[in-house]
Amino acid sequence: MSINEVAREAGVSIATVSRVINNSGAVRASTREKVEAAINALGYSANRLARNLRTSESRLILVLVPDYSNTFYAGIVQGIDGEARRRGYHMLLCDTGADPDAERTYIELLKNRMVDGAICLDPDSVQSLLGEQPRALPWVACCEFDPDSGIPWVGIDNARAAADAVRFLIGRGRRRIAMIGGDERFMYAHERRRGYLTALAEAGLTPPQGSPLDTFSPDFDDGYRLAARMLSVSPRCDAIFAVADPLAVGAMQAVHDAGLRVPEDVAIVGFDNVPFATMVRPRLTTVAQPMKRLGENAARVLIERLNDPELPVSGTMLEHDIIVRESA
Amino acid sequence: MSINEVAREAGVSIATVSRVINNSGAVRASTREKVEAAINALGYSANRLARNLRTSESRLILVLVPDYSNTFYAGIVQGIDGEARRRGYHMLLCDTGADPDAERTYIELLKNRMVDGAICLDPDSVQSLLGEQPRALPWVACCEFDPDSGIPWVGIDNARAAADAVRFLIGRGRRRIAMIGGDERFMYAHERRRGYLTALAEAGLTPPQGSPLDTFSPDFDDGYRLAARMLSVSPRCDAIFAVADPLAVGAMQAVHDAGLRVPEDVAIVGFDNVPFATMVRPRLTTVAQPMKRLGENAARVLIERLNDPELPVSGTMLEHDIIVRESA
DNA sequence: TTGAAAGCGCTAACAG
DNA sequence: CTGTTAGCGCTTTCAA
Repeated sequence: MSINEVAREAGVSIATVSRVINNSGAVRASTREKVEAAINALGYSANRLARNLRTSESRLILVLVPDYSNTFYAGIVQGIDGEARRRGYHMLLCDTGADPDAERTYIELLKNRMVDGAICLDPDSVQSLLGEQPRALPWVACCEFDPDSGIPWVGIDNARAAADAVRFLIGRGRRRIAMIGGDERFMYAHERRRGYLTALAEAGLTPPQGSPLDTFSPDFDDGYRLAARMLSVSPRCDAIFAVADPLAVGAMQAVHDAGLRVPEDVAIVGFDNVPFATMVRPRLTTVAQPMKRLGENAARVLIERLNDPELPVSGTMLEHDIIVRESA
Repeated sequence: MSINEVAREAGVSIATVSRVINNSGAVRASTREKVEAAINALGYSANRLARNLRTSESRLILVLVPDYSNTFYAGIVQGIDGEARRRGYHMLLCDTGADPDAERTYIELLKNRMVDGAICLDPDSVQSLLGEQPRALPWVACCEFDPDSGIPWVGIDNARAAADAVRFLIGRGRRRIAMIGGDERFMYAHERRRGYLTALAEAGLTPPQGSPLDTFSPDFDDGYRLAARMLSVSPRCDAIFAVADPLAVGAMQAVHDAGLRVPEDVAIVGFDNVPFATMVRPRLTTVAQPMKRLGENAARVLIERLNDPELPVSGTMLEHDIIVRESA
């Protein structure tokens, strides 16, 4: 079932069929109708494998996620998927955490021409991609990025977002504000830590002893563990800023188990506004990133570069939002 | 940068290079070394677009998910991704909920040969795919399936799982057991409802008035709303079985807000064992599906069919598990 | 064990 | 406006 059959059925050449399906070149209306009739009669659909080889593009973009089960990425991936599809692309998704030698695989996918470009949400992969021939591979960094790397990126101003969260707590009268999660390996954590310290300094405050506290992994258990440790130092902190919502929820539980109240005794602010932020009591106050728009912009930037590789490298900074609920 | 350059560099024909990279045919060891040296020197990686056309396969599988932000699917998708990759395939992910005319798109992708086959996790898409030429398209249904459709499937015995959950509640002395969520359009909900009624009947019990209660969407808000309604009928139910964890968490909150305790006054059992089941207090007792293995099996079944289309259509039933925590 | 050559199905340059 | 034709880069006969 190929373009040949359609051409024969319609009594035209394959070039004309190609013009019709691509809506390119000039085709007489009556001829177009004949071809369309043949296409419908045969249920023809152009072989993408052949078209891909001929046009030398796959119209596929690779999306590298460190861990699917982290709900944080869901909104971004949805944004990428939607925008990509609107522009005639599809999304090949790779969980880099699940695959030990993922790095080799996905760089291969790019060199292979199996995908046209990549969007990287994974801090580790960002690092290793930066190690490759920087601008040779068409990719963009999303959320985790280095403005000076020469790689296009989209993200938020993590330092300012963290500072805003801390200023919010200060505005509520908090003075001993602890921070959980500041893993220096990741730009986002490093920046948030910087913002935290800036906002404190600005108000003439200092971090409680031990703060910021580094996480092993930014999940509920670590949030619980580290908050419990934080609560045991005196004078006790009166607020906790966590760099990820699961950490914040764990911290909330630790405060509760210590016989204290959120937010009366300890206010808590999270980061990311994941779905379950509204399913806990008190509801979590948190910093929201415009996930869907982050994804959409990443896809847009990548696809524009694909269409015009000479485009200057750009960074896109999107606005964050403090979602005030009940925990602070 | 093509096979031609490698051939020239190595001083052999392109056929020989092809044999080396595919490890096919007989090649003298010394020749192989020459070719491999050339490949390394040039950093060559075979163009997949060309190979795909020639071999007439993309080694891509399409995964249809109704809503990527539903954490329920994350584990399954991870399973698919891992198994596919081990077998030399990659995963093209489509959020069918995000795209209004997704159905046309993904059937096109199959006809196109852009993907070799599909795994469908989306109840709606399962329905519409069943409407197409049944066995013409290589796809398998995962979680939501019809054993009599002639389409390969993998899933759990939803009726038995629900019955087990209800039997568990009965074993704990509960007698007025309500159920939330029984949307008849979806096989999984229909089956769980059936299991619920079976287990009750078996014990000589009847559903509380109004139960099962249908959801609008299986989320926290609906769980809250419906549980609140359920709690207002008397005699009051002493247990709630929810067909999805977010519903169960919402129900837990409703019980709490009604001034009652979980599990003392009302026991609650959810379904799916999503990550936040352990982040709420009391921790959620729930029915777990072997998500990762469901995904792995779906990928395995699909790829085996791709390699041998004559394979008999099979169904794979995996075991569920009751995870006993604190809510029941 | 190797090479020459056909051809996968399409697009695009060119000619008419 | 339409058709002929040359490849895209690979795999795979077939012949040597």
